[in-house]
Amino acid sequence: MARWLRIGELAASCGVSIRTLHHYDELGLLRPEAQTEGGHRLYGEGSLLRLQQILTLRTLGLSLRAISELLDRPDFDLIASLRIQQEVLRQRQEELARAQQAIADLLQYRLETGHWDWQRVTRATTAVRQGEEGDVIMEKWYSPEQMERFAKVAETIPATEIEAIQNEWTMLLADVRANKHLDPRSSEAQALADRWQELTERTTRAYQSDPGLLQVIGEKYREGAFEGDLRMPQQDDFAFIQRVLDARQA
Amino acid sequence: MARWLRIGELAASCGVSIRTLHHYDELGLLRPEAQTEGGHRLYGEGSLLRLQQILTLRTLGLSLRAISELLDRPDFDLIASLRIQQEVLRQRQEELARAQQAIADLLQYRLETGHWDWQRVTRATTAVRQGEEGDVIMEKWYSPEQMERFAKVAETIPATEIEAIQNEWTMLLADVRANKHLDPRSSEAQALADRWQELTERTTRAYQSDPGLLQVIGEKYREGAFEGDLRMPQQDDFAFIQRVLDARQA
DNA sequence: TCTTGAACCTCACGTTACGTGAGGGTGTAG
DNA sequence: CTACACCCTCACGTAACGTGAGGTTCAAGA
Repeated sequence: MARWLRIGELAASCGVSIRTLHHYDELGLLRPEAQTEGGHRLYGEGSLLRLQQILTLRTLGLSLRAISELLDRPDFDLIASLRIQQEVLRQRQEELARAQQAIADLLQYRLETGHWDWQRVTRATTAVRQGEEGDVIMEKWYSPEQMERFAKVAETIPATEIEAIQNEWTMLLADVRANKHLDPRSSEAQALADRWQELTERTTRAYQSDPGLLQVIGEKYREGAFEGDLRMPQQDDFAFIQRVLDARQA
Repeated sequence: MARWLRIGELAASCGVSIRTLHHYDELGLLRPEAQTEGGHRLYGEGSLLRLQQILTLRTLGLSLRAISELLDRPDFDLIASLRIQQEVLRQRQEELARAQQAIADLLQYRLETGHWDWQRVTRATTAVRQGEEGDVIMEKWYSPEQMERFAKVAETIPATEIEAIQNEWTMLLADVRANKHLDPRSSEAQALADRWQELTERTTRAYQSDPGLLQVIGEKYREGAFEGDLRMPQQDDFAFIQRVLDARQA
């Protein structure tokens, strides 16, 4: 166990002001774990982790009060929270992509026609404002049920299996994308489809402990929520595999 | 020219509160263009466009005062500003991607070793805080020089040419990525390299009116700013083309 | 041991960007 | 001409800190 961190060190290493840490102390959001004789605040490494949570949740739009209540909830699970943060950050990226697309659309119309399309303007305006409400995140992702889901997955599936599956998907997707031009009837294409089906089954098996989670993920796919994230299978990829499987029937 | 918008309509169509519009009126940031006899505010379509700017710049972290000064600057160019916003939104996405990656890293280490790596924790903590400073954006993108650059490009390059070039790049990149496995000496690979060089030259020619802009973009490439954005050429793509060109010498 | 400068402490008021009523006028459909 | 949704102007409240003022503590060096 390393040394104590003084307030200035903690602030510097996390990129916040000392006043901010004072404020969090006042609110009871981040209390120093000890103090010197003279009353200087001393923080341990656990504080660092808690501060990471606070700052991430804050940039996701939660109020300090909401964060405080969340972190002190008895069912709060740090690992689950980190997974949720990954997920919400990914979603935020897609919202930004949509906003950017809306502006591109607006610009293109203007440059082509010479005047503004007011509907496109409102679309661009509302698009950029998406996902700034913290309460939504709170309800959607940090509800006790979701929290439990994510925690349960972490408990019941060995970490090595999750990682292995992720790696397999990465490799398979790379292969698929590099071979989209293949004839669906070719043996290489068929082999890819086989790997796809096996890996799908293995994934399903791993997440079996909570069928609800799989369902949630399935819905998100249908919403197109993962479109644009190249670590995930895309419409394109599905389409290719489908073509290969169809060729199998004929 | 369509009807006037009453304050409630404008608020609803842009997803902000009436109070917010009142506030912007007080600040002189967004003044109604007319009023009824009774003193009700009436907004025209120009207001919609100005509001789009305000809200986008606000989510990018600018203060209302800064936005006000920016929008009233004599050299302010709306088209240029929209282009800049696209660019900054893209950058913001990458920052989020990096933050997400930092959390993934943190999680993976924890799941593998069973304890926390404090350096990874601080990395995750600082990563999520990147790009929340509005002043940086102001200096980096809305400096008079940058503004002029973006405006000049819009003036001197026909919109159709810009769009055509973007389309060409999209198609070329798709082809390159689908054919990375090709032998660099094959005629198909050589053809791709030819298209790459022609398109590079065409792009350079288009942006010729402002060599400074090309230089800025070049620097950003070297910073890796576009890595992860698949609409732009990636390290991978450059590497492939380079291999093909090298094969040409031998 | 004593000094000295950086780092820290506690008030306490200031700021930004609105939220939230209170109390009262306006617009227009029937 | 009335009913009701919509709008007006104060004016105080709030969240999340910023910004000194004035004094104390810490740790390294003489």
